[in-house]
Amino acid sequence: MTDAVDPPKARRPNTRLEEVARAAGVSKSTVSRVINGEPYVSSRAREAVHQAIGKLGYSPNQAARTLAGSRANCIAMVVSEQGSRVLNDPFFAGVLRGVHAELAGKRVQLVLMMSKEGDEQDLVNYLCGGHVDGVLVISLHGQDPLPRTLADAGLPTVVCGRPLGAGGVPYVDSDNFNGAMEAARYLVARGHKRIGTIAGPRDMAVGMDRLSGWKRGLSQARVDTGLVAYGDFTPESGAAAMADLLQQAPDLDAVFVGADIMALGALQTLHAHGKRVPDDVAVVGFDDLMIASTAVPPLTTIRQDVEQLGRTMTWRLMAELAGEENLPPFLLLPTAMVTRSSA
Amino acid sequence: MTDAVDPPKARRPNTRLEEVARAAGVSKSTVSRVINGEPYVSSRAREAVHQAIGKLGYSPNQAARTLAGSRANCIAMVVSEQGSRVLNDPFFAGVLRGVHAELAGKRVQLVLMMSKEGDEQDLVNYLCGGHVDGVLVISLHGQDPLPRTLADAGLPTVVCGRPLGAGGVPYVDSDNFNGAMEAARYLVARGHKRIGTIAGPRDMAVGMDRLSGWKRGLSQARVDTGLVAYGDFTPESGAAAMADLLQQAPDLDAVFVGADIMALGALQTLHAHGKRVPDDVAVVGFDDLMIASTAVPPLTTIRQDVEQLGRTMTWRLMAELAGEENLPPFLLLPTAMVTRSSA
DNA sequence: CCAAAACCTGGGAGCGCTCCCAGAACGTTC
DNA sequence: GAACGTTCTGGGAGCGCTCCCAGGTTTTGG
Repeated sequence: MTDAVDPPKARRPNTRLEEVARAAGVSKSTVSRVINGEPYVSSRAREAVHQAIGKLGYSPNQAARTLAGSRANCIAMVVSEQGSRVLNDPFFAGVLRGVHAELAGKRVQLVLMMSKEGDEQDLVNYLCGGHVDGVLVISLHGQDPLPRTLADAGLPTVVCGRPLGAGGVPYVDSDNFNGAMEAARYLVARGHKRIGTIAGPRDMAVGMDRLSGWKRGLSQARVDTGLVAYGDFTPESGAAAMADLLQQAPDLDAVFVGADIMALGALQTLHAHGKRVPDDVAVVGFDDLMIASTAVPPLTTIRQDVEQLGRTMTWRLMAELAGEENLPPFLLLPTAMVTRSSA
Repeated sequence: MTDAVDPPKARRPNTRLEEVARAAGVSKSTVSRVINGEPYVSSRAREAVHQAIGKLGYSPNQAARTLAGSRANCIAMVVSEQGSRVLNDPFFAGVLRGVHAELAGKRVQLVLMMSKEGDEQDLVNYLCGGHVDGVLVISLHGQDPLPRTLADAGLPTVVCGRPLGAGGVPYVDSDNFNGAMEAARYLVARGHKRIGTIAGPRDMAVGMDRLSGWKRGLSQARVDTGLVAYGDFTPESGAAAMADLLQQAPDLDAVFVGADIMALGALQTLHAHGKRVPDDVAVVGFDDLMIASTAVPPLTTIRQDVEQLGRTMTWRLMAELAGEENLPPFLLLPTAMVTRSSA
């Protein structure tokens, strides 16, 4: 479809608020009120302004708005560089999509920043310098001081995933504990007796929460929780951890892997050892990435809604910016079990 | 320093240019010159200014710079919404990482926008409204008029992937043609006789270029190029296309899949039909996503460097913004064959 | 019927920076 | 020493908007 977006307007002569005012036969102030949806504007004036805006293709100059007003109309999404490597990419893209979906219609821009080694001070200066109204932090290695610093500086901040070192900073996370517990219970209910787990790094809350949930699920059923190996959210580490587990307990008959991406590696190791999945060893993952359904065999896993994670973070931040009070200090999103063939 | 009670959520006591000037004992103008690296500043003054900046933790107000100056110090990355669904996420994240890497150290912000259905005019108004100095477009469905519109409006624009409907707009792409040709030649060299392909959608250059390259590779070796099925860059479509191919030619002994993500689906179908890979049917993918190495069996594929794609786009845009002339109208990045077990 | 309250409107002072211009301080050359 | 660069410096006029204030017009209430 060749949907014609309007004729290109010359770039230099930018229509200004004043021209809209003249065209609509009102004052600058009134135009400003209309644009900002303020009350106390007659419907006649409002109508005239809207028409003028449409005709002139007016788009307010953000820089001027920011400078004159007290808001930047802009929020930042900060991703730690380690994060961008460690974190599996689909996660990031999903969150981003959610953030954008939630921002739709709001006149708020999203600027993206990645913290770099040694750059932290610049980043903090920038963020606290009034260029943004709030920050969404996607921080992964647990003890990142950034959220704390920003929050202490009075900048509204929401973190993605429970921060280990920033108590008191609002965060949004999937309910990793209960999700993992459900996985454990499922395996127990299916009659598995010797159940191991491949957990994420000890310095990430997501890894620890899933480990805790798994332990709780097993111990409630009086199943041994000693069979633990660790990975770092890469397929390779998953493969190595699986080998480790197999050595610890050759009679292992099920494994809960704290991330699909590691489960892929685990599947390879299992295959290499001649173990059939799920007949010899059942496998349950976590995340429900696209690849979970195309794994061989398709992976039973705990789904987390990453897009919803992004949406919720944004909602929480925008609510705070709107001055809402008594907002929840954290939000946990439910997970859901997705049963395929691997367990 | 008056240590009065700092009222919460009071206006940010932002250090301004003027304060730096006072602290350094020079004028605003001189501080501005130092910040912008202009000549005609004595080293004594420059030194004093740098010290003052460091001591006060000064960070220039971008809004004011934009408003006063002619540049926005900001570039936009526009992703079409369809794109965010169609395009596999790792691709997007990789490009983004490259963009950021290339921007490091430059005082340029990156704002992210997604075009939404019906939103096009707003988007164009915003982008052409002087809020950004240039645009990186990640557009997927071929005939997107956006790049053309932006370029016609005089806004420096670089597109990711050869645009079908925007001749003349600078773009950066992987060398899909030669990559696919290499895959075809490889299969021929390995003695395969009956070679099919699963191509991407006909309205995307990436799909067509890979198809063309494959055809060229086969026809040079006088192998039949009639065995073609189409998918849409999802695993499901890959699985369906593979089934189609198998029906067309039960004696097929190799297939080039125009995207790893579709290859995953193809692998499933092959498995379901009892075909061994690579013994019965060899499979070569394209992209070399992380999942290629964890597929069963690990996928032989053509690697494209998505991060480099992002870097190159950004470099091209920044060069244009810097006023460089006679820049190449397009840039093709080389691909590389990665041999694993599937072929 | 008049005062108070609720609505609507326009004027104008900045927000913090860049950039132009005028001029000072220093050579250099005839 | 006059006449010119060349290097450096400060002053000040905006950039396009928001927000405060003062003043008009209507509605409400006693």
